[in-house]
Amino acid sequence: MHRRAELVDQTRQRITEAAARLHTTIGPANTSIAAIAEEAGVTRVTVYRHFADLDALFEACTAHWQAENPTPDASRWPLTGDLDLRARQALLALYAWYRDHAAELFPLFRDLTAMPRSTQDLMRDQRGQLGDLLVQGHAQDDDAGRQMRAVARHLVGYPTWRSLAIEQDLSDAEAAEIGVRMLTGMAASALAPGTR
Amino acid sequence: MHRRAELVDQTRQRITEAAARLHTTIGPANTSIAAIAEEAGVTRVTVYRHFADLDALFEACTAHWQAENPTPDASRWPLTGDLDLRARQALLALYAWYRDHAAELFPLFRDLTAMPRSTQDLMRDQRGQLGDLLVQGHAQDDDAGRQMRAVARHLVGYPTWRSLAIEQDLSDAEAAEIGVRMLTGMAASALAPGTR
DNA sequence: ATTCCAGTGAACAGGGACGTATACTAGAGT
DNA sequence: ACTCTAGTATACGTCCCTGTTCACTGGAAT
Repeated sequence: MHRRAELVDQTRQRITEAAARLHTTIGPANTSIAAIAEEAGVTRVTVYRHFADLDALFEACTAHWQAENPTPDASRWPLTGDLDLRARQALLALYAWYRDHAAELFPLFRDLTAMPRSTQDLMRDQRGQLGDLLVQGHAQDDDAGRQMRAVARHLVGYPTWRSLAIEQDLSDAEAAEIGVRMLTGMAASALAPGTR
Repeated sequence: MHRRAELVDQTRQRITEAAARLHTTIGPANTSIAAIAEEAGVTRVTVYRHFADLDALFEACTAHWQAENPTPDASRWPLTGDLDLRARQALLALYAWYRDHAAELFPLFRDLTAMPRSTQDLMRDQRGQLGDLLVQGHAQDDDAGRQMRAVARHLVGYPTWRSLAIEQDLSDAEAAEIGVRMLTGMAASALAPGTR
């Protein structure tokens, strides 16, 4: 019962890879099951055999792609020390990754609302955690801290990078530096009192 | 030849209004010609009669909606005086407008890539001009000025407002104040030399 | 050698959208 | 009264997608 299961897994793998390839090129919204089957060199029926619903396919697909394209390791960020050092290092690494994967990420984010809620939530939560980690220890549990976390979560998002680096044609270093500036500026002094 | 042309115009109007209604609810990507016809109380054939291609429909539709929902008048911004006063006033007005039209703007921006290039370019240019106006007189023709304009264009975009105000749950005042802070911070001192 | 089953190939019925064509109607224009 | 035409109603042919069924095949498992 070895080789048999192996072959089945290979087929499943081919399908998830085909789906990932289409999702990152033409985008999830335009990816039909027929197209996935063709891309995988498989019949539509086979796709249905392996994945009960589209959600299952998305799940496998997301897991596969994330495993193949790991984001910069946040655990290596300098958690101690000045905020600006940490933010600079973190944003530079993150923005470099965004640039490396810009072509693939674009269709994914464009068609975000075409994905299952679970996938959307997953991505949102991952960003949130990244942002929180970015200012951990520097953002208190008051209004100023809440605002700082909000800015951090804004900065670590792909859309923010895209807006600054692609649409406004800034370099990654410039975009990162602007982010650092924002965060350190907020740490230096709270927003005008009453601003809420 | 009066009443006749008037009636024809009314029909055309009903169609563009129906299209605008659908574009701002279910979004352009999901708006079929059949749906527009039904919404307008008209036959599909009639829609084809009035609009040769989808581009023509989008054009009429965009013009109509923009006329009905004018953005805050940029000509009333204080062009003289401190940057922070101008930025605060401008961003507050803009962000209030975004909040008022959040529900309608969401589908439009989500399906941006489903629109004709011309419409996309129009919206991009409008934002660009708004951003440039925001820092006019404060951004020189050097690297620092270029970066400042980039930040300004970033700040005046709907996606930026949405990220800060909706996704990160900041108030409009907070989001605007953060923008002001960013701009004045950049005016105070250039980014680290060599950051480009 | 025989059994098992993942995958094939083909077909089904259903649905939505597209663009086009036809004959007809009702009301404006003269 | 007669003409003109915007809009209706209806249908056609085409395309793509969906989910499901069925008989069949070839290679793995025993």
